[in-house]
Amino acid sequence: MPDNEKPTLLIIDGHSLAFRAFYALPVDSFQNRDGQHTNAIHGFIAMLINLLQKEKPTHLAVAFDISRFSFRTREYPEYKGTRAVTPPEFVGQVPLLEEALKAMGITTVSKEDYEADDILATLATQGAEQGYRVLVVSGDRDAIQMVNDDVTLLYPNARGVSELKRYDRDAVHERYGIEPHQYPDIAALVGETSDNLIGIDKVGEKTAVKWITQYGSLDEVLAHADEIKGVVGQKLREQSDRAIRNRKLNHLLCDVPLPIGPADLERRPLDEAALREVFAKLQFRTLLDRVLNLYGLTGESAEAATVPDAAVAAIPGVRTLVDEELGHWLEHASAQNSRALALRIERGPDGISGFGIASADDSAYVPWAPGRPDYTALEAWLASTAPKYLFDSKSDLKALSRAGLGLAGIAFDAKIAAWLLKPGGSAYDLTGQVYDFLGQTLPQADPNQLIPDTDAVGAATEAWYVLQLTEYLTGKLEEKSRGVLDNIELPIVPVLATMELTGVTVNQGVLSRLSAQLASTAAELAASAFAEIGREVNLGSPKQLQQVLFEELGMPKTRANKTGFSTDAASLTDLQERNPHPFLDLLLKHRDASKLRQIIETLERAIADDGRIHTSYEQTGTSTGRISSTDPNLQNIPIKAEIGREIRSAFEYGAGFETLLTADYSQIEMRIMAHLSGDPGLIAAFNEGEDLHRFVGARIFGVDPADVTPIMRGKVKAMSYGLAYGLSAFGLSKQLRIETSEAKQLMADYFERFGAVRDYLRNVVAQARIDGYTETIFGRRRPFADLNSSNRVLRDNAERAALNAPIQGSAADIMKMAMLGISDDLRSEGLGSRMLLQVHDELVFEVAHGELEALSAIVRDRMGHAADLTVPLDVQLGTGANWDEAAH
DNA sequence: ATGACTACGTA
DNA sequence: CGTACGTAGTCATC
Repeated sequence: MPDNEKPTLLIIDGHSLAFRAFYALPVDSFQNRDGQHTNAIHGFIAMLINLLQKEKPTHLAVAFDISRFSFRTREYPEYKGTRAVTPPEFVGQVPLLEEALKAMGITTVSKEDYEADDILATLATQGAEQGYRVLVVSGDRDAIQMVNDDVTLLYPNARGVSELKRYDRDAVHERYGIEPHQYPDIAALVGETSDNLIGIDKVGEKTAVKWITQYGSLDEVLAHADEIKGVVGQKLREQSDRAIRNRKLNHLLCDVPLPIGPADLERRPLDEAALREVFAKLQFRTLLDRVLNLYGLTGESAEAATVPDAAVAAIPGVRTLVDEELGHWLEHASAQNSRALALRIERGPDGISGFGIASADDSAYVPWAPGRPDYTALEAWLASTAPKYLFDSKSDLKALSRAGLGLAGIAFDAKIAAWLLKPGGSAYDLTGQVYDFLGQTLPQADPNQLIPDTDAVGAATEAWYVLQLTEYLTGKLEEKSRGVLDNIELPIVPVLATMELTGVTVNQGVLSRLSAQLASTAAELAASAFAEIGREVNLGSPKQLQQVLFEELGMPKTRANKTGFSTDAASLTDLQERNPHPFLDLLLKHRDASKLRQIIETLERAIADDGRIHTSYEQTGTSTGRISSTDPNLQNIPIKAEIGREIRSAFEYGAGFETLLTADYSQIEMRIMAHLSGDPGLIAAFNEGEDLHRFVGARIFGVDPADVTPIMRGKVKAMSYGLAYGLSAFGLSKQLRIETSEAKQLMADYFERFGAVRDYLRNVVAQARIDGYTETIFGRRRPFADLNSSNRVLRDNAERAALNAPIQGSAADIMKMAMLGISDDLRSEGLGSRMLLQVHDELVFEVAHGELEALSAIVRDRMGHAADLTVPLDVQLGTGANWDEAAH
């Protein structure tokens, strides 16, 4: 029989779930007039209602322990001996819960001398044999052993409050790497602290899984115990009795003699009178209504319970529409208001499952499944330029694109707008924004929610909230920020979405070779390092390194940090000079090798089935206006060291393309400084076309450009870049390893020749202090609260950030404008070449056959003219078969 | 599991 | 006592 036609048996470990609920809800908020605490009951029943709605079981039971004593405690008196005494507030809740369940017509089961899990295991076994789909809800990890093709475990997560994780066979395999029936073998080896079962010393989950995978079972592991080498092997042989005992205790009985079987657990109607009585005693009004509603009875206070106040009452009702009606509705709704509609996409496990669309006074839900042929009105509306308000439009755009649907007319994005308003604030989701800006609590849409207060709102209501947010934020955004939204951020959304969907081809072979090479290098370095100090330590643990360096080897102390003394590269290099030791060098080299290996392995894991890496760009992740890259971060791929360039050589052009093209701005931040400060010297430097640092060096040191030595040039370069970051003379001296006095002199000389730069930097901070924010060339604002702080550290930090924000931010704006121009041109000229990556001041393209010249012209033009500055924007192009070769 | 902390890669 | 990021490891925490 197909699974979806099978009857569903839902069985719950009552005690363990009640206990989870007890810790999930505040004790003080749930108390009835007798002073009896009720939080565990409330949480349990809320969760139960959710499960009944979601899983629609045909058969149902809740099992309880009778006491904390069972055949296991007789066998092993210490079993569960570490459990603390039951909290007094929990006492009395279980009997009341049983009473409530009884009134709901739900069978409860318990059996002297057995634990609830044994009852569950027995019922699960019988259920599976008799053709049920079985769902077990338990907070005890031992329940994993029940899982098989017919039995699924729903397990509360570690915090025990928000979610039930679904463990079917695949999920168990994914989490533990074993079959469910092997779980007790693992647990027996590792031990279970909460049951006071001690495992084999030195054996953790990884080791246990390795052994069980290798030998198949605990018995086989023990039979081959003498083959296992090392300390762990010895521990295993010495302590095998522990594992044997644990295994005996964690085995769940599947043949507990019970008075009832699965067939007796068919859902029964509830006893309304009894239910009202029990819930009245518990003072559960909202829950009563929800239970009654669930059983198709109407609670008298249903209205009052779901509509807490007037503001929320304004939420329009939701109508569910299919295509034909939807067409009319869309026409009506948008004409009525002659305004945009808000759109919210509902995602299921397999992509889009529905759409919520809202106007100010109406909202609609459109169920959707892939491949619906007759949703023409919806599809046409989505793809049309009819204005739409969204929240996180890039994510919606990608989801739609994967479903083969287009989306145009992005008129507002509340997530981006909120970020423009508060670019430093933490990234909000819809619920967070509704709470923060509208002051309303949006029930979480999480279907696994263990203890919801009310039903989650659907996509249609979410869309309505998006509309409210849009109106609110529109009022808050002043003209300039609105300009940034309309002219930069909204247009760039589809550009970024396309880049993410396109991805970049990565040659896995190159990476595997590199990581293998680095792994063996790292292992050799580690071995040599251990030989130097005569023992093995974890080289990745700063704590252990401190022990070795400062206590065992007695080295001089380095810079202090919160946990002791620093072991970072700068400190170690410094230490090597003062107190040479071969260990230091080996350690540094080992760090290098393992860091690179880590980067490479992260990249390898990120290669998708199409052989490409699809990063995600975070459009609202920075306070300056830059975009960031995650999963994986492709904006911090090594380049400085030789091996880093080898990593870049793994990034290639894809099949059907001709080559890679990279384009980067040279010294864009310095050019922006020249523009913003209007410093004639700096402007002249860029207009001369001379090497910037050489030019500046010549001025500062009073020599001919030709006579600027590499050392001079290096100093000038460090200072120029440092200026935009608020570098101090002290910082400069440290970086260049020169005297503070020399650094001071260097800065004084610099500012004497380029005085307008200093004036500008001072002025930025002064103006920001007055305005409360800084602004980029394109009007992007960043607020600063700490510029007038009495706390010196805070104030200084804010000053440096404020000084940098217009520079870094303007560069970000310029790059975004360039990307928009390039994207437009690629489309209007019908080119097949694609933009792949953005690394702040660099773009990487995949060039289609025969398009190199055309693309180069577009890129050069659009990047070079993205902003009108008093100095030229210099763009460097390069081509090659891979990212390394294409760099110049 | 989660968060703090350290360390380190990029522009 | 230099800005802006993201990731990964260790360790302590519940």
